Amino acid sequence: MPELPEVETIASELRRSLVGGRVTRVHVLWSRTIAQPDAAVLADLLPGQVFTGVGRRGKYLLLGLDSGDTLIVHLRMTGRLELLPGDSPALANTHIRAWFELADGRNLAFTDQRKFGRIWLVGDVAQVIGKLGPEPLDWRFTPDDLAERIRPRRVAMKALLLDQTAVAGLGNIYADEALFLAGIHPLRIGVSLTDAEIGRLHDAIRQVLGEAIGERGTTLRDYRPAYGAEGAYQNRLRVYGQPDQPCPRCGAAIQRIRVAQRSTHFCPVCQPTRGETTS
DNA sequence: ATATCTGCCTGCTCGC
DNA sequence: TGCGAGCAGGCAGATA
Repeated sequence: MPELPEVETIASELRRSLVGGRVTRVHVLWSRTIAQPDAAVLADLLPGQVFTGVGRRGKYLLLGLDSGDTLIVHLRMTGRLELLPGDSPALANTHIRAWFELADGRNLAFTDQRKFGRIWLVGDVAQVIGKLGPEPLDWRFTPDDLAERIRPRRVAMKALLLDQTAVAGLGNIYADEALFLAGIHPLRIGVSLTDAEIGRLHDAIRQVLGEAIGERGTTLRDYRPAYGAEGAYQNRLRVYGQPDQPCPRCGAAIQRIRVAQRSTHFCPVCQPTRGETTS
């Protein structure tokens, strides 16, 4: 499940290898993968364009083109974006949804088992990513920014961290990890957080995402980086996917509940339902 | 307006 | 062994 650290890993890999590549031909096998414009229009517009840069905003990959347009890719659950040689057997993968031939013979391939992923070709990226909340690893992201997005909301903290307009880039795994590190119960609502708790949460979000990028992300089930070894952060998860295991901090059994239709993992001792811990 | 629910999708695991 | 139910979950769009 690609979240911010996984998308960042893919972006840095593609930045080294894709920039300078020129598209010569477009293949779309599942037209709904192309969110905008119509798949046939994209197939007409993209050939001839050169990739000039690779960026990331939240969980979106931003592939800049020399026309000034941007190819935006969201991997959602099972999407993969990778460069393949022209004779790669992976181009015959049944789950390949679109691929772009490059002038040097390589192919930029989008594979997506569950067809949730989407690709846009736009002149103005704000059309797609304009409503995203602050970028949590940006140095300009402050506890005050977080407070501004959380304080007005009477929603469970877990749901707030999954809301991409509150903070960009967190998914189910890192939301649970950040709340654990901050010592905040996932069912606490936004308005109830103290300044100290928001400060801890701000730091926890940045710590978890930074650690995970250092490990090239978390490989569970579907996600793996485009090249080389898989991510390794799955070995360092403190609560996500660890129900009934001892809490790494206090030893109590990790609990698993459902919040906002998502499986949610937390320590009932380190993340009390209300108020601060005294320890 | 905000909060919550449903649909999109496929493949794996579980219980009978 | 076979098979249906449940689950995984990001996000758009609908509903309350």
